[in-house]
Amino acid sequence: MPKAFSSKVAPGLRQGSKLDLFRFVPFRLNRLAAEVSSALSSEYRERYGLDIPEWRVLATLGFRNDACSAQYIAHCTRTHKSTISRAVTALMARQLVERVENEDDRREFQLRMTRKGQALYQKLIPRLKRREQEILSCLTAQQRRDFARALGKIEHSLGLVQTSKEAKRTGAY
Amino acid sequence: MPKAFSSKVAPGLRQGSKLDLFRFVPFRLNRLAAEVSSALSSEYRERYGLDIPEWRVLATLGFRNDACSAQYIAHCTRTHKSTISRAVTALMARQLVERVENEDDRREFQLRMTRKGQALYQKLIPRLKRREQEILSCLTAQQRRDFARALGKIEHSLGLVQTSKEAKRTGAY
DNA sequence: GCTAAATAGTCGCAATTGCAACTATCTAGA
DNA sequence: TCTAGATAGTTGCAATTGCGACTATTTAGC
Repeated sequence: MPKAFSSKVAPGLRQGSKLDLFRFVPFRLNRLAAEVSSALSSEYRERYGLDIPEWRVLATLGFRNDACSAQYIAHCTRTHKSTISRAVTALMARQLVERVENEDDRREFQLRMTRKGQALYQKLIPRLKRREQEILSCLTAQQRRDFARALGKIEHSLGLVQTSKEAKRTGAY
Repeated sequence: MPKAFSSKVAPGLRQGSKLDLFRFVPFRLNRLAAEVSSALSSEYRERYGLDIPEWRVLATLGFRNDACSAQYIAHCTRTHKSTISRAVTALMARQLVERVENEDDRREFQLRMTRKGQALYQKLIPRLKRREQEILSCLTAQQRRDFARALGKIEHSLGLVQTSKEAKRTGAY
């Protein structure tokens, strides 16, 4: 008789000495994040040739109305600055993003989307939102709110949500 | 004036044409999974020199009472078989896992933990459970149940939860 | 029984990405 | 002003891991 992957508590050992991977939240989050990423990648990768870091750069620039530095994007998306650097290089090569020197601080560049980048962004956003809603459609509106709230609490307790004050301290604005 | 990372709806554009990365569930799941993994890795990586695939192999063997094949572990943890193969090789080199040929099917091996592997597993489990509880301690008991239930619903709708019947079909038992 | 397709496991290759060193620049303090 | 330390961004290197080809073996259909 085949055993199911997710079974009841295995017999023969006292509670606490075993761990059911399928009920272990860190494992579930990893697996779920990988699956959701994979489900969305068809939108930005296959259709527009973007990878995740590139999409994060566009998403950050698109949501803000003004230009910002690569470092800002690295901080607020929690992506390593070298990864963002490579993404920006690729986006500039495709003329989706442009950058101008900052007169006040010549170490950094101000990044902004080109018209071409904005056009791509405008076509991509509705598709991604639709996909997200499809994924969450198994939850009721109330469950979705609760889920988002729980995510927010965990993010907050892990220090993932940076406050305005924090942003100022780290210079990430 | 510094802008917070997570701000209100940006003005000047109609709703739907923008996307706030910080409210976008796929991004949040990715970021949270990475952070939680990183928080747990100190337990199994720094303390015991295990990486995630190796930990998944031990977790699967430890939860079941009987031996199983590498392919079973690959299927049920949704990890590529080559990744599991490398993890098993490393675990055998450290004598944490052993394998025996299957008389009935000489393509596959039966994997089981050694005494040394079981001892490591028994020391590791309580630490990981404690870490998980710390991470979830920002939620009430009810919120934790709701969160787990929501995860389950999403997993189910994405086909991540394999039933006993499915396990039989894929031979993953 | 023979052949084709399927499956378990291994391994080389390549893509991704974090780390750390590096350059250029800015800031603070003596 | 000069120097030490901090910061923005780039790049080489290495670790991780998915993909696909490969071998060995099993199963199914003829």
